[in-house]
Amino acid sequence: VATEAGVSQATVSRVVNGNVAVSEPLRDRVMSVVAELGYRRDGLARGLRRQVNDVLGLLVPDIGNPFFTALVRGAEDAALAAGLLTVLCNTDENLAKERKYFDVLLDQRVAGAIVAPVSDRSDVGDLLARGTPIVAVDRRLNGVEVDTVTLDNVAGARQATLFLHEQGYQRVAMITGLGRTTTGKDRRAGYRKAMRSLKKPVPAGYTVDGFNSVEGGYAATQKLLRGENPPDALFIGNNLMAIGALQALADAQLRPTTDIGLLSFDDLPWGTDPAHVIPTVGQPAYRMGRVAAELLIARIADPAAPVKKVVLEPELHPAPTDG
Amino acid sequence: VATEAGVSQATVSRVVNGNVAVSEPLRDRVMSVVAELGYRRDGLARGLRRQVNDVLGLLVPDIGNPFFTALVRGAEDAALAAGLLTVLCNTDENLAKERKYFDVLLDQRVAGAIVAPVSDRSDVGDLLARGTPIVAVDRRLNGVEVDTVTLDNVAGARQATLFLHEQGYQRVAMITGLGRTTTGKDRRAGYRKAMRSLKKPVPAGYTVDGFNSVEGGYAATQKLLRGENPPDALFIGNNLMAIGALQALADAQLRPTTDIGLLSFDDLPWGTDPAHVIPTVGQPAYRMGRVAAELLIARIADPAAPVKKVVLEPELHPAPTDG
DNA sequence: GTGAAAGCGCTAACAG
DNA sequence: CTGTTAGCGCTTTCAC
Repeated sequence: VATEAGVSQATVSRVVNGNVAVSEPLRDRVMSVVAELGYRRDGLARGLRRQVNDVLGLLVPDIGNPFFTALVRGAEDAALAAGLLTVLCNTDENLAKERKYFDVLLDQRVAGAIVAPVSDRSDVGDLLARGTPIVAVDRRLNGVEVDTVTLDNVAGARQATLFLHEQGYQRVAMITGLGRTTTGKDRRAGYRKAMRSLKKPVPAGYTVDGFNSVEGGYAATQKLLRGENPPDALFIGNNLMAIGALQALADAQLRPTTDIGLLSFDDLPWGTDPAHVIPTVGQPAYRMGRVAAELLIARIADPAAPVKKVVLEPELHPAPTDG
Repeated sequence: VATEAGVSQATVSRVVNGNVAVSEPLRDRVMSVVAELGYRRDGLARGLRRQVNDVLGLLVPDIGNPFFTALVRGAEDAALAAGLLTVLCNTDENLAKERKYFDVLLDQRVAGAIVAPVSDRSDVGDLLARGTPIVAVDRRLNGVEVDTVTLDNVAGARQATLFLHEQGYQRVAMITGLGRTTTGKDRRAGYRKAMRSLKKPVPAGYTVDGFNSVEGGYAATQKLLRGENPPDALFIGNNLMAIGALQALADAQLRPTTDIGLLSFDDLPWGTDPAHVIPTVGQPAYRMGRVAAELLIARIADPAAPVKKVVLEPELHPAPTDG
């Protein structure tokens, strides 16, 4: 330690951390030696001693999905503002990978984790047992009481379905997302709820799984179009599947809105050309990330505080009326 | 430590790490106690003792760019296969943010870092001084000798420009990327080189900066179209700018290829509808990430090995001839 | 093969 | 305000 060049050792710690008062002259001396020797505090030793590391884990199921990248940015910004580093882990909708990253985070004694779980039954028991605070984001965790920030997916899906109906479409089908996530379940529930309130039956085959992917959305759309009772409108469970659906429609020479009603959860990423603008249920992704980080930071500060569940409201974005 | 329930302490370490021989009965006993007590090795203490952590840093300038997400996946997969965790840091093309993450990685004593630097002059001196191995990916670092994996951007840009010329376009302009990166510089150099070999002058205003962003590409395209000598073809320096350009063309009622030649570096992300398929210079992003991680792992194993520079070849993807 | 002991670099508790 | 002391949990000589 740089004590050699100055005075003590604990003093250096105090200077570097700046939380305990140190006299002017001493501080200056230490500072200059620190600068001269290019000393850097060892984060590992620090973490070992303090039993926590100033690092947050952030687990997202698909780093390629713009919704999650926006969420990541929000969480990162909030964490950085609080002096915490965010390590990003891409679980790839893969339970095994998620578990592996949980282990790593545990090993590294992160201060806490924000997780958009691969499944509503993802096992966060180890984290909780160790006292590592976690907050669920976008998707809820069942069976455990943790801070959560989600969107009201049921309401969003309901509004979406009703909107399509108001536009005059009579046979609205849905392409659903992953059934093991609460978002997938909730959006389907919202769709069914809307159909029920409209006194419309949901024909068999009118909810097709698109697996949250572009390819899945493409395949699901084809399946629906080729069914014996093709729908005249599609409510699509997320942005990636919507892109797949748009491609499938283009292949089938069908124009969105004009030939077939379309509405997607999540705003579509850039790249969708203006001719393909469709109405969406927008989510405040960046804000979800921010709020999640803030919740986590608060939880770290006060582990005993009551659990908070923040539910944000979806925003229906009707497509610009052509003209 | 779980010694209480068994025998010693060093032995537990030996069992858990499994690199030193331990007798059968002892090992079994230790294992069962470990399982029973739910013991977890503390990564921090381990790292402190060994002076390195089994963690790789991965710094990318834009997590929202599909090129980098593919690269990230490649690096992650290779690292995971070698038992290393990857922490992903989003530098946002921001030098200050990059520097901050360098600091953090240093503090956390990562085993090494893969970096797509914000600038070819990004200061990695601290990392190097500490002996932390780094490999530059996608973009080179000038002034330091480090392992590097890049694409031959000059060749790619040259091919692209020549291709447009072969297609019959006479006035090829370029939308360039960030000038502080080697990719930005090299691609512009390739364009100029091609123009020279074609004995074509590059009119003033024929290289416009698009700042690697969708918005920048949009603005640059408008500027070019509104100039006094509008080009009949655009070579665009990256995928995001190409998306912006496509939007600008759509707004101007110009059809790609038919009305104006278009060619983009990087394959375009999903979301581009089939009518907008344009030729591209493809990059093996996933492979770049893989190779970078492999290089880093090799470097960690042998810090004294000669520096390696891997240059991958671009692939020209002509658009499917319509029909 | 196994145990005992030392120490990685830091912070926190306690004296002075 | 500052120095001394004691460990955080692990790996690693060094004996046995």
